[in-house]
Amino acid sequence: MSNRPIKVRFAPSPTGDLHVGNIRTALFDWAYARHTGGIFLFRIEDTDRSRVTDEYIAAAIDTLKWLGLNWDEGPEVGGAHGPYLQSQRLEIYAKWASRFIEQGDAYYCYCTPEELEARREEQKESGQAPGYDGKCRSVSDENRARYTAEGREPVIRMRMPEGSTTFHDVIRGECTFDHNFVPDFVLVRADGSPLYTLAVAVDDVLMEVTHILRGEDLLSSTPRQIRVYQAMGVAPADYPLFAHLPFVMGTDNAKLSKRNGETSIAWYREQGFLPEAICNYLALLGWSPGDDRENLTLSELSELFTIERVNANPARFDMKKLENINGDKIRALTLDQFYQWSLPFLQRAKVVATPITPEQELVVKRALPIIQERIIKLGEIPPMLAFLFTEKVDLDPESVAKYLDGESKRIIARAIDVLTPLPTWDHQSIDGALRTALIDELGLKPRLAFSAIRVAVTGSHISPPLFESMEILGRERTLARLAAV
RNA sequence: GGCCCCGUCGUCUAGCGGCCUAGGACUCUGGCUUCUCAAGCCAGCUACGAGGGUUCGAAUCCCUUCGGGGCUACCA
Repeated sequence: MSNRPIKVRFAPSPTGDLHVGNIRTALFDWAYARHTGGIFLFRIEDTDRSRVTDEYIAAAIDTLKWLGLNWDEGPEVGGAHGPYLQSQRLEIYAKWASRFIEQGDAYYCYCTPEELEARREEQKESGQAPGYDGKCRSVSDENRARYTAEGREPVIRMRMPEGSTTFHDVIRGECTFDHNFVPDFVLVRADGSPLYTLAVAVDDVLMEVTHILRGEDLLSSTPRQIRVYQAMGVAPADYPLFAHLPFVMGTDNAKLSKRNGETSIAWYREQGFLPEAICNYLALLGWSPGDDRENLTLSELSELFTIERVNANPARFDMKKLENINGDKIRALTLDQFYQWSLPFLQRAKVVATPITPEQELVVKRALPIIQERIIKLGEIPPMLAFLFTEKVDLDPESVAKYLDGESKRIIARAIDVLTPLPTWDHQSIDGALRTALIDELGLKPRLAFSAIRVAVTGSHISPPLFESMEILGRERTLARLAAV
């Protein structure tokens, strides 16, 4: 590891929206870099341009920013080792590939995909480990000429020597892979484009990455990466340190994927999860601070995070716990913060205008405190507050059937009587007047009496606190609604 | 199939040989509070996959077994 500064990279291949697993990795990468005072590098692995699109790349950048995982080197911010899109580094990979050829570390392979497939089938049938058989390791000049004449375009393959590769994984300890199960792998496609196997290793070396924290699925590809380091002439002491993170799994016990749960971070954002809640929850998936603390801010996370405390076993994603944490984070917001987060949701739902009017802003700011402790996602705000911004409430049929009967007519009439002449229109006065008139004098059960009024005023038997709601709604509109039922 | 990784309450985890009749959080159940819904508070249910060792003593170390997962591409 010599004495280079710590540099941790997050290098996704955006073949879609970033998902939960990606973000967990990004979070750990970021937290470790911040914890150690090192550098957080963000690189886009787009060597497979048939699957990675510009839109996905832009979305990935946006998502990381939204989460607050700011990077020191990478797209938009630049750095001394750019560019940070692999598709813009093609000459670099080509140069190294040809050097590997010259050194004899790699060789041209003329086998066609069909031939390889056929031989793999044979290997499987005869009980051998499937993998490249080394046919093209040595090709005679006349054969090479013949292949070329046949129009075969070769790939470049790395030669795996006899023996094994051993490396230390910070999370899993010593890992050894026998090269019998690490076949010669392709570095460059027939069309000349590089593969992940080449680009990832070259970039990690060139960009002076010291720590590679990534998904467990890459564990068995590590020997190949180390093989490239060797070919590049990197001293073993300068290899990056590996830490293979356990999976985040879906409820169906398979690696969390598009098929078995909500994986796209975009979805969580639309639902109204706060970035800090997502980060807090994800941090707890595979890591813990060691004490009983669970509610952590992003900066606390970066203070406490160490790789040593990362678990080796996979974690199941639990929406309920995420929601619980999100609710906690929402409750911890200041009114102003809560307002800033709420506004886009209210506007998108057309509950308020865009831009919001001063009158609406006033109402929203008065109403937010009474709903803050009763929502778990920002997306719940618009339906909860809609009754304040409409002239005519939508009465929920179920609520009407349950609470607006013959008895309720009497309750509401009485309410109108005492509310109309009320000297001051605030929730304490409303509360007092109604309680006296309905509970004390009419002898009604509070639950029953107030439910009738609640339905008439808010449209539903489930609502924010009634008297505060009436106060915010205003006397005129409250009385109108009572009179309307 | 082969290679590799993993195995504590339903879920996330604490635990790194005695402090564990296994702690916390979420979920769930019951109760309190109460104008609904929440929030809050209190209580409760529930776990060391199994079998062998090592040891005075094992959730913690070793082996086997079972179970889950990953990789096995001219994807990453």
